[in-house]
Amino acid sequence: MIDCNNFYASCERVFHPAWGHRPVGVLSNNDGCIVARSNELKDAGIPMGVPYFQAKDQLAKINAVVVSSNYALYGDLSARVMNTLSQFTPEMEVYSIDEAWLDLSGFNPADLDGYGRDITRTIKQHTGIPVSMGIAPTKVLAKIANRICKQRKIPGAVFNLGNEKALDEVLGAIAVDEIWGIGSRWGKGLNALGIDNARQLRDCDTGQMRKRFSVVMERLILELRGIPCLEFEDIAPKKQIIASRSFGERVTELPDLKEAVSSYVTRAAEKLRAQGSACRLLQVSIRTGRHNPKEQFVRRSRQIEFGAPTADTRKLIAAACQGVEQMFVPGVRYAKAGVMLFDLVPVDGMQLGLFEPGDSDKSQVLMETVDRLNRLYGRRSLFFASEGIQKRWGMKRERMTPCYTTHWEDLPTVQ
DNA sequence: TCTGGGGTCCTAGGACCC
DNA sequence: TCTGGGGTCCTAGGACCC
Repeated sequence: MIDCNNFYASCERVFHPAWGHRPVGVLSNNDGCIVARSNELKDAGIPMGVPYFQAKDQLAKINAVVVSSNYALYGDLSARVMNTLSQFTPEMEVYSIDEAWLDLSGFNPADLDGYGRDITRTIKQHTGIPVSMGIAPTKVLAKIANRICKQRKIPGAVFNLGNEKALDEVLGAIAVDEIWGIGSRWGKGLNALGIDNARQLRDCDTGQMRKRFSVVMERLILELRGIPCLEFEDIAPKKQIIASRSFGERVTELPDLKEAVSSYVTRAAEKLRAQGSACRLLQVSIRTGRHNPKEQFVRRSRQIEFGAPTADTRKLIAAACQGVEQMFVPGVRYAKAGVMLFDLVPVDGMQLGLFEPGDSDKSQVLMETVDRLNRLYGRRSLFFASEGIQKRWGMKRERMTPCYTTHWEDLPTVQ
């Protein structure tokens, strides 16, 4: 398992050497929460996920750099990291924007550490992003190895748990809720049973734990014992596609709400077509803010079924807007809307209904053309009128850095 | 005043079938 | 008083991940 250290913060740092060792924090959409922290920011005690307005004073005090998230930049650097990585092994599973699994089973165990150090060094050299690598016989153990690599700041950034002689001690130092697959709920449940660290969990009776929790827990315990239960996975098409956003400011007018939802539908439909699918079911939802106790929490959703699967943005927008009209209540301050596409089927070999026509050839050609032009000339070069132009509800990103690697006009200049 | 977004898998229970 | 057994499919909700 290889992952990028403090990925978003590291991406920003690549293009700002002048920041030196100042702490770096990256904000979520709408500049809401801290979602990525450099080591300096972690050391300063700023917790993950803390609302920005709550941490603002402390951040200023430690002279931290705080930026809005710049997904164009992170997505592009991620692709470069993964591309470099893929040159080292044919068997690779991209697990998230900043993580990948490598299958090194064909390699000579004695060479693994050195090969690992080659990999981490090359990634750093090619992309400027620091990475860490954990090697072990199973995914769960490799995650633990990766964590130890970071905790101990191992030179070369590779830690191989397969070579570890004092395995019991190492696992004994890992708290259960640090294990990949154990969240806070299960962590508390395990603590209540007197199980506090990875070694204790490994030595539990699998049958009992399965009964108490689920088969997921049983597999996790077996993985801790070095018995692989989690496969290497192929890139499968998504089973559901979501596009949702909080608004930059509260929305109270129906036209604005429909505009926002149309934009989200457009984005979801792009993803849908990109994986060669069509959908049979769309769900649209709207809600108010969750954190104001004086304001009533309102949340509504509507599902719209299509007689035949569709990937036509126009049909999807029409359906979603109809749903919004049915749900809209005047006087409510909406904070967020979202669109989900379910019941996805591959477009090739699609079963069409007897009476409902599917997407026409014309429709498919039109959508392909829209997608191609937007790929070529940048997102939203061509868009649907119902998405609106002003976007009063648009995302707040007050501290965004330039898209150094994806927009020509943002290309850095060297003097 | 201001609190992110996008996913997966598993289980239990109900509906329905023979 | 007593009211079968076994299977599938679907959905809602809970747990987890980054």
